[in-house]
Formats: sequence, C-alpha cells, structure tokens
Amino acid sequence: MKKYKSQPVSSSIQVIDRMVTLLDALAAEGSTSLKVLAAETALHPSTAFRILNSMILHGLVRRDEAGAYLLGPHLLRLAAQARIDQDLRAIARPEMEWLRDQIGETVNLTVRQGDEVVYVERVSPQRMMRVEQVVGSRAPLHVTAVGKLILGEAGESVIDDYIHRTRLPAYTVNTHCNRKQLLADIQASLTRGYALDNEEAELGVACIGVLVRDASGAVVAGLSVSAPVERRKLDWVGLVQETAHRISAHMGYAG
Amino acid sequence: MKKYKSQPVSSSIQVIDRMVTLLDALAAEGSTSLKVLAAETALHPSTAFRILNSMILHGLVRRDEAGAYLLGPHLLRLAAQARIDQDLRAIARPEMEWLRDQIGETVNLTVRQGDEVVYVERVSPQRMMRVEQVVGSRAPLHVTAVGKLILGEAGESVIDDYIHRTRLPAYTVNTHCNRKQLLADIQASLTRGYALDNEEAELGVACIGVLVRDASGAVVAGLSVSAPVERRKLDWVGLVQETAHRISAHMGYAG
DNA sequence: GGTTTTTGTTTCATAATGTGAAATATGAAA
DNA sequence: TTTCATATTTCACATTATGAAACAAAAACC
Repeated sequence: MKKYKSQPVSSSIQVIDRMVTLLDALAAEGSTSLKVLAAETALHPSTAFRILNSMILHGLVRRDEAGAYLLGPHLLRLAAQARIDQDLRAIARPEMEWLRDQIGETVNLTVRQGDEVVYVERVSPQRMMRVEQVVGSRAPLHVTAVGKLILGEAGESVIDDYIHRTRLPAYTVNTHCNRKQLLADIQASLTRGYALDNEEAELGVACIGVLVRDASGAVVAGLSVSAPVERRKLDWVGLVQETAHRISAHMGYAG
Repeated sequence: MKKYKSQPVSSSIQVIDRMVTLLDALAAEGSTSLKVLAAETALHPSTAFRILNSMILHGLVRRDEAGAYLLGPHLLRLAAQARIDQDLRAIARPEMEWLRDQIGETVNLTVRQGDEVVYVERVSPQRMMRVEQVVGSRAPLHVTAVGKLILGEAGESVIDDYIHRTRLPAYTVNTHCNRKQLLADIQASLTRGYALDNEEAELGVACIGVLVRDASGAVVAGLSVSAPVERRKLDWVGLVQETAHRISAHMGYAG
C-alpha cells in the first residue's frame, strides 16, 4: 500500500456532522423523543426527523414500541469488526515491547488478509540498523514465517489452491517457489511450533514467527521478530513463543 | 411517550446511503485503499474520499500508518450503548418468558434513565385481565419496585437530591410522598433483596422487583412482575430472584 | 536514477440535494 | 367533544454535495 501525506483534512460534510451529533445524543440519552433530540442537537425538528429516518432505513437507529428513538443493530455489526482491529493491537503492544526489550530487534504483529499477511502493529528497537515493516504493508503468505504457519493451519488442499492462484512468485533466491519445498518447510514449522524466514522475502532479513489464538482456538494473528540475518539467534524462539502465549491468553485462549 | 404511526418512511438521504455503503465495505474488507473502496461502492473516488474524510473527523473511520482505511473507535463507543439496549433484551427475553409461564403474570424489564425507569421489554400471559406497560413508557423511581432498589443502591445523599428535585409527586394514595416513608421502604427492600410496589403507581396494581447486574457488578436493569394486587403472591419472590440471577449471570455477573 | 503508471488529494463550476418554514396529521390530555 | 403537544409531510429555495479534471505524491518499471 502506498503511503500518502495523510494529514487530516479539515473540511467536513454537513449531513454527516449532524448525523453523528444525533447518534451521540442518542448514545447519551439512551432512548428519546424527536423533540428532545432536536433540542439537544439544535437541529430543526424536521431536519432531525429526516436524518433519523434515513438512519433507520440503514439500521443505525431504530424505534421502540412507543416511538422513542434508539441506537440500532447495524452499529453492533460494524463495531464487532472494528473491535478485531483495535483490541488485538491494544492487547499485544505491551507484550511486544517487552519482547523487543529482551532481544533488541523489531517485533511485528500480522493478520491474514486473503493471500497476504498485513502488518498491524510494530515495535522497533533503538539501533542504527534494524528491520522495519511499515504498519499496513503486506506480504504474500509463502514468503513470511507467520504466513507459512497460517497456510499450514489451513491444510494441504487450501495450500494447493493457494499455489495455483499465486504461482508462488519469488522474492529472493531463497523463496520457496515449488510445492515440494514449501510443503516440507510448512510441515517442519508446524511440528516445531514456530516458523523461520531465511531471507525468503528480502535478502539479509530473517524472521522467527509464531501464531496467536483467541478464546475459540482460532488463529487471529501472528507474532514475529525480524532481524538482519547475521544477528538472528534461534535462542529467541522460547521468548517469542512465550510472548505469543501471553497475547493468546489475553485474547481468551486456554490451551 | 406518545405512540405515532411509525411506519418506516422510505425516503432517504443520499450522503447517508453512501456513507453506510462505505462503512459496510470497510467492515467486509477489513482495511483497504481508497481505490478499492471506490470501486466496491461504485462511488467516484473523489466523492468516496470526501465522505471518508468527513467520517475520519468524527472517528467513525481511521487510517493506519500506510494510509489504509479502517473502521474507527467512535463506532465502538456507540455500539457499547447499543449493546445495552439490544443484548440485554435478547438475553433477558427467554428467561422472562420462563418466569411468566411459572407465575402467569406480566414480567417487565426496566432500565434507569435519569429520574425514571423505562420499560425496555415485556412479556405478558394469556389472560383476560393483566397488567400491561407499553415498552418505552416511563415511571418515576419512587413509585416502582425496581426504582426504589435503584435509589437504594445510589445511597442516601443521592436519594435526598432526588427528593429535592422531584418533590415525590403522588400517583395514588399509597405513594410514598415523604422522605421518612420512602427511606424506610428502601432500607427494608435493600435488606430483603427485593422490593414491592403496593399500588403506589396505580391503584389495583402490585409488583415485585429485583435488580440485574453485569460483569462489573453494576446495576444494568431491573426485573419485575406486575399483577392485579389481589393475585400477587409473595411466594413468587424466589422465582423472580432466580430469574434475575440467571440474566445477571448471562451478563457476566459472578456474585 | 530517471520515466511511467498508479493512486491519492484538491479545485471548482454546476445542479442536485438537503434544508427549514409552514401546513397537516396524530395521539394524549382535559 | 375540544385543546394541546408532538410527529410527519410538503415544497420553494439556496446551500450543499457532487464529479470532472487538474494536481501531487508514491510506487513500479526499466
């Protein structure tokens, strides 16, 4: 993904401003009449009515038997999605910082999205040379430690589909570009409980990756350490696994 | 509250339609670029950009380091309120139905709102004569069983404030209209763990009320049985408490 | 390292869109 | 019943959001 200036532009859309004002008023009041909402938001009753009505059509707002306005079910659906992006990061960050302080290298949190992993959180050490992935950037599953574990979890037939779709493009000379190589590495990683990336995504960069699970045991993310290949030590595996376990525990994972 | 026709009017506001389309696309995709969002929603990129920007100003949407769009934190805040209105009802309903079937009278779920309780859910029996509160209607705290428990939870100084503000208007000859009477009743109710309404809101109607709590132990609602006074039996108290306990447990209450 | 391509951002003339005053309908209260 | 309060609909108007096009910035390519 390309990174743009991303300075928050200050212009806004009137109807959206008013809509949010109404939603906030509803959240504060609980359930209310049109009159109160109009007064509270300083909107003309007619205007408030029209906006509320439009929100009802989308399930953002609903009305009870008595005609009072309430926040609607669609908000719950939207928030459920927002929560995944938010909670995970908030929970993981302190643990990731601990891990970074133990080993002095960059620690990443990734999430699967289609045939790629997305970097959703990162903490880096204070060193001149370090590996740094931009939060929000992506990489194909087969060139990352975490990605290979995710593929392994999915099972052989899904891996074959993935191979067919993507043709396993090479990123470096070390990338596993054929089925046999890839399956062998994945199998080994699954049995070990952690995966390695030996300069498969970028020359000079090596990783150790493990999985993070939630209460239901489902994989929700991956935790990895990225370092210049000559600095990476396999002694770190224990620490990385320990950290991932703590994050999983926070997410409700029992095992 | 007055009850109006409340047939969903079908006219809508264009910007809100488009905004919701964008939010839905974001929820489906997880995190995406402007280009994908514009394509997915069939909006002009320029239009999508402006609407997204307006939502960012309100925290409904945010962007990560790489510039990708994500659902924002304000949705979580709104949803927290919506959840109380929704989950509570959904969780409570089957338990309320069970209680109604046990005793054959109307069962109400109420929530505090300012100096009143609001009826948020009701299940009634199949009988000719029964007590029926409209969902969404309100009653002052001091004339309802649940309301008196809520006042008791709040403590004496809050009760005094309440008395000052409202002057304890009388609804029937049985309404507690002076501080001493009210405090005595509240105190007795707290120690018993349930409250009664002996024709204090309406002549001929009597109630038994108890509190419902959430994971944090906070009071989130009240459960009550309303019956014609000559039919009400104090034997029901156990069943009412049992039902409230089950609802509290579903809300995460441990005690 | 320069060139092209892609994607994001800003501008601006235009008319479509949302606005609010006023009229109307509906329920509750008296 | 009549009165009153609130909700809903209508409609002429101008403010507002629109989208084409120009511009900027980053990535991809060579």
